[in-house]
Amino acid sequence: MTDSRLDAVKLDGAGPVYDQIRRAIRDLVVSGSWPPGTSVPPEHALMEQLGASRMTVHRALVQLAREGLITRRRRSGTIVASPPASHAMFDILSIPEEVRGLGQDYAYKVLSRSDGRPAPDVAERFGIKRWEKVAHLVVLHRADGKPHVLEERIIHAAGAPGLEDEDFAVTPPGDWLLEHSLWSQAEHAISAVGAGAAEAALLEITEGEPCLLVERRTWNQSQPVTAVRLLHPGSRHRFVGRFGPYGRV
Amino acid sequence: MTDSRLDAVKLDGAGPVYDQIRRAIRDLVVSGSWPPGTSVPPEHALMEQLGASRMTVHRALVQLAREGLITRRRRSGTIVASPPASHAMFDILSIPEEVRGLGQDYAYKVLSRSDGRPAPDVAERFGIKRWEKVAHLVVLHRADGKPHVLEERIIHAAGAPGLEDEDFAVTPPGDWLLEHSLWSQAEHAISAVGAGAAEAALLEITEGEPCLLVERRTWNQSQPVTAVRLLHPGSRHRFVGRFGPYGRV
DNA sequence: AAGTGGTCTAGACCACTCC
DNA sequence: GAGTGGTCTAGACCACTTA
Repeated sequence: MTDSRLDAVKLDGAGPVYDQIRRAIRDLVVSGSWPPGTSVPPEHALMEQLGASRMTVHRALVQLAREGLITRRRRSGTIVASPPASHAMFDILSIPEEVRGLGQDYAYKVLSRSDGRPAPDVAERFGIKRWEKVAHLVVLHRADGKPHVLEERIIHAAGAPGLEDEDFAVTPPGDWLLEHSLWSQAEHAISAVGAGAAEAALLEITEGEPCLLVERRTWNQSQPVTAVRLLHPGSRHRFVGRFGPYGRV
Repeated sequence: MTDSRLDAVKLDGAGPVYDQIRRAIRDLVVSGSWPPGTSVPPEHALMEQLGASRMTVHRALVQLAREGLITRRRRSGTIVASPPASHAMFDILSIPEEVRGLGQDYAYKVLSRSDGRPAPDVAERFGIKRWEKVAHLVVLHRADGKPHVLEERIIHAAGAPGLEDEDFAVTPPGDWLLEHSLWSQAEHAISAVGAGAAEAALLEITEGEPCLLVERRTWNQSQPVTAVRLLHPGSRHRFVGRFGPYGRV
């Protein structure tokens, strides 16, 4: 029903009108009320509903489009966009896609999983409380049969509905989360570490070999969703990016 | 003279007017014709000069401001901005500022410098031609007296006027370049490596200790400016960034 | 007090594309 | 053909800041 969507757009009277419109629609998108694919009311409808001129409505929508939240096409109108799958340099990256992008066979194995309260060392490593309900997973990703990345992950039960019923038999946890959870913030850290004995054995490298450690935590509206540590043997990984002084090129 | 600046803004007739205006001014900024601090003609002057409405001129200027090329203030007008000193996660970073930002004493020493054609191994490492005129430098940066980062850099003579006369006695080469050259593009790569014997000795770590290797190359309008390899002992460095699915938070 | 940018309107014409 | 967004105008009033 178009009316219900129109009625959902509420201005709060704070700041410029175009920004009120932008924030109102943004909130509907990031909260999940308007999932990807939802059609956004056309400019003239918003204009009448909100009592603003078309230029003002247009300005809000253009900005949302520039931010990537919506997609606009003449005649067919405006729809809520799918969140970008990959992101900048430290992206929410699909390892299967990365490997296949290199033209290699992809395979993975869940080496361990435990649900419930985290063990003390796990809670410590991920900086979470011992009483939080999480799943703790260790996954080895392979490219052309060779160990590629070692993934250790916790998933917060509260942030990932359906977690209990998923066994990650056909989709690795990272990709499953991309489809089954929302996130609004992510933090990444990258550092160099030597592989520990157990890690080296799994990755089939020698202990102490330099690896890139990418740590990522994501939240949805301050609800933690997941935290992951990805260990990449250094000789096999580089992260590359291109910039200009005023932005990405 | 305001007139000369106004006259410098030339539209090319390609695409929307607001974008022609945006590109015209952008080109004046990134080419260096309008250095940082230059005042940009006010909207009404551009409007008359270009025969566009104020909204159209405004749209171009707003976009340039959002891109960070200009700074706008009511009453005082619009001026060309200084290029951002630091950049995203893989920034054109001032090591002195980074160290001092951590509350530590900063010091550096130029361990070696040679000007002219690069040695074969240097040309190989940086992917440059043997006949290019460059300066090759090795610099050790210290924080509170302890080795912090090992920097190996080449600077292209053609891209850095004044290079011959600079001895880097008071300013390390990275910071000197920030003030004495323009750049329009940069490429970064990050990987994990083990410290070599010579590097380990200089950094006072053990050979093979994992280090983050940040490699950066910059160009100004396809003229190479500099290329640098920064070796950070892994235990002391992390790069951290925060994102939302639709952009930096 | 005056110059500057920030916002907004009411309307117009055009370009694209689906029906 | 008609619905949608893309662009543009001519004007207005306001907010901020400096002189």
